[in-house]
Amino acid sequence: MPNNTTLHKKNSTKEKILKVSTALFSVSGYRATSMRKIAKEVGIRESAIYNHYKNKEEIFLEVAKGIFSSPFTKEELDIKESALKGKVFLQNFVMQYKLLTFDKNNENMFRLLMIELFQNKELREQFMSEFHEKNIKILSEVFFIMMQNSLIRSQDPMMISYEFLSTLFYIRLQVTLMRFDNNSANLLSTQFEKHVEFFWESIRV
Amino acid sequence: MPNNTTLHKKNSTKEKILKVSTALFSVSGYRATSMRKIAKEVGIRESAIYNHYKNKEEIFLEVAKGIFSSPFTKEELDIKESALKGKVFLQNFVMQYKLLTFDKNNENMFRLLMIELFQNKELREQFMSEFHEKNIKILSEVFFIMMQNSLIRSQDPMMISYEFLSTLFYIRLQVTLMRFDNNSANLLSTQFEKHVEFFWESIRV
DNA sequence: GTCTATACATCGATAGAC
DNA sequence: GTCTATCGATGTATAGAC
Repeated sequence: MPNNTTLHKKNSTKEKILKVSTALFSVSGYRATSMRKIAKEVGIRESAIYNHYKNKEEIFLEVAKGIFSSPFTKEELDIKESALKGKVFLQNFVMQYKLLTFDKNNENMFRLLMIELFQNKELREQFMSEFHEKNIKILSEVFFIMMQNSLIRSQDPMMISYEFLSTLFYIRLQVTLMRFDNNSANLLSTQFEKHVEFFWESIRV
Repeated sequence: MPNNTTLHKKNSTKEKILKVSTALFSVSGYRATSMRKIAKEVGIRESAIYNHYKNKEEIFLEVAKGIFSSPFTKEELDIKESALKGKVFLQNFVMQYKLLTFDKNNENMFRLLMIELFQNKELREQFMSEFHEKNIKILSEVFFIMMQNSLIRSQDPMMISYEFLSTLFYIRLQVTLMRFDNNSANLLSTQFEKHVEFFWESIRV
């Protein structure tokens, strides 16, 4: 969904290549996804792909961009105001995280991230900065404000941000694993709410 | 280190293949590791490999075995006795986990696990049962006993086991990522201890 | 048990006609 | 922009001599 103009639903070949590649990469990873498979799925010959992308790596990097451009931190609202909500903020944050976890598009991206994390240095760096540090930074600020307003006990904001985020990540990984094999993730999905409850009880004054 | 007999330090070709393969697989994953590379590293021709292993898949499965056979839960001591130690048990558990995280051998295995987790169904199932559920089970038993002895507050043992374990996993992932790119993981390594402190304060009576 | 030689599939990528 | 044709590299695996 390009946000520049309104039209632009033109199913250009380039867009189709990107869409198909995203699906293939996220299921099989970089190496197992061949230009031939992409071409076949798109409905053109391999050589035609090179009219749109320089090479396979360029397609992958374009796909990889989408991993972190997703609305991970679209909640850039007013942090100060949000923080004053206390527990409600955490509940909202987790709900957002949960929605991403169960969103088909984001699920594919997360899977791709996991597959390529140890095979692509650029992706690792992006993971650290865009995924981890960005979230830790926002949470730290929020927790700091909560402490100032005596909503929670005084502790190292970064440390408790880490505690809060790490469990979310682990639940997400497990859910994605389960759903990949078409197993039900119902039981797991309640872990999100349980986590908020437990965590809030751990930090509140 | 085979534990059956004492000798057996014979650097047989088969063992060398396994060793080399483990290193290559854990860095590049299954597909990117070719029989040619393995052969070259071992110092023989590709065809000679087939005297020891049926095919590439067989080598990989042999390597994969090592992922979960490592001393992940070697602490099968007396659970009841351990649980009564309260916080000290958790500290020991985390220390074990930390040692594994920084052990070169286990680091490779963990990396391999992450790379292949979404590309090998068998590995996913093993991860769930051997890595996740096994740890959750042990921790749940321990926490249950702690509750019975009024060392910690009454809560769902599985839930708090999940909370405890998930952060350990996340720290481990981060440490492994950092060390893969030769970055220092010193700052991160203290997260293990911080986690125990925070967690214990959250559950103790 | 290791070698040479080879088979054969698939890979990413390019040249040039249309 | 897409096609056919083709390249060279790389992939797994086998046959048979030593």
